[in-house]
Amino acid sequence: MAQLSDSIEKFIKSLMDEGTQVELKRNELAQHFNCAPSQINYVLATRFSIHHGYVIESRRGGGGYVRIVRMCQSNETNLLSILLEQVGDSIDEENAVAIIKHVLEMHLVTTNEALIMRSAITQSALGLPVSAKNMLRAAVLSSMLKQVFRNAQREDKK
Amino acid sequence: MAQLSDSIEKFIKSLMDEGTQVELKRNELAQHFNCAPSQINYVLATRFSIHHGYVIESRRGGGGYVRIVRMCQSNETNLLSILLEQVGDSIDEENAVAIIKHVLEMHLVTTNEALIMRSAITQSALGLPVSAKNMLRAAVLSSMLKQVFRNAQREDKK
DNA sequence: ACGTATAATAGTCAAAGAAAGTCAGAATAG
DNA sequence: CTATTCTGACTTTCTTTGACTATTATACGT
Repeated sequence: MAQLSDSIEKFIKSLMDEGTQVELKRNELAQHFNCAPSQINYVLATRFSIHHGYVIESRRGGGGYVRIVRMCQSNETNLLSILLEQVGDSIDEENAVAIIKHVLEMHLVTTNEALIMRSAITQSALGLPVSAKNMLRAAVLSSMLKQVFRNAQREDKK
Repeated sequence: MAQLSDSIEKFIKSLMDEGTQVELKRNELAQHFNCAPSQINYVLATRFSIHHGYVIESRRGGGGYVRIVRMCQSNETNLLSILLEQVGDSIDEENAVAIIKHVLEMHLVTTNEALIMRSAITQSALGLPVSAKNMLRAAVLSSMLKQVFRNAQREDKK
């Protein structure tokens, strides 16, 4: 049940807690979870990607490490342009979901709003006989993100 | 003998009991009833469809699951199917906006949520063929409506 | 000091494994 | 006979592992 990848994800997030970054040994962590070291890379790739709002730094060799840094944006206008750039004019579902998760974790949207956004870009929502699904998704997601940030500014003004 | 499908349906409903959702392993359940796993899909499709007021979420691969979420009571289920019918598989922007306004006025969504939904289905949220646009809009709106009504249920429980 | 071998790390990728989904057609209830 | 129910073969998606590669630090011989 408790999927290995999920546990590792939770573990890393708990390590990070309120801090903005955490450093760890890939092999130690793998040992702790009794799994192949490359499993850690899988978790990082699928749960701590740039789209999720994280950056990974690492170093090999003796005293090597993996550092996971949660990006914290200076200002929201900036974040918006970064996100829009990430969306581009074509994006697959996985990365789109990651971005939505990201704005959720940054409390720019509520859980409900995130769910609605997610439902709008789901495979099934775009699953009609249209070939360029990723392009449509990018367009829809961009549009929603702009809306979200428009709201965010209003919130700020309060 | 009571149909297999009926037994499975009852079993799932008993699992759900007072709760609003239940999570299960497709294969385990199939094993329990000594039937083909795809039988479960059949039951879900014929007894737990959106028209019955349920939403299915699932995940494949290791640690996969099937989650069955009961949305809203008859009143709202009814409204949802009416709205979905209005949406159909093609809808223009004006009518889509009207529907969103409607759910807003019924306090099924917040102002923010309505704005996000609107941003997802505007003209600008798409740059290509107009006819296909209406179809896409219908698909996206339907998907979001289903999400909204699922939330409605959660809110109710609180 | 200097370069080189060795050990200690981390990364990549493809293949195996573990679920769940789909769909056409067989079986069966009414 | 017809509509519903079941099944099985095949597909898709997600996870886990292992073998191989790449990089860095340290120890060692000169």
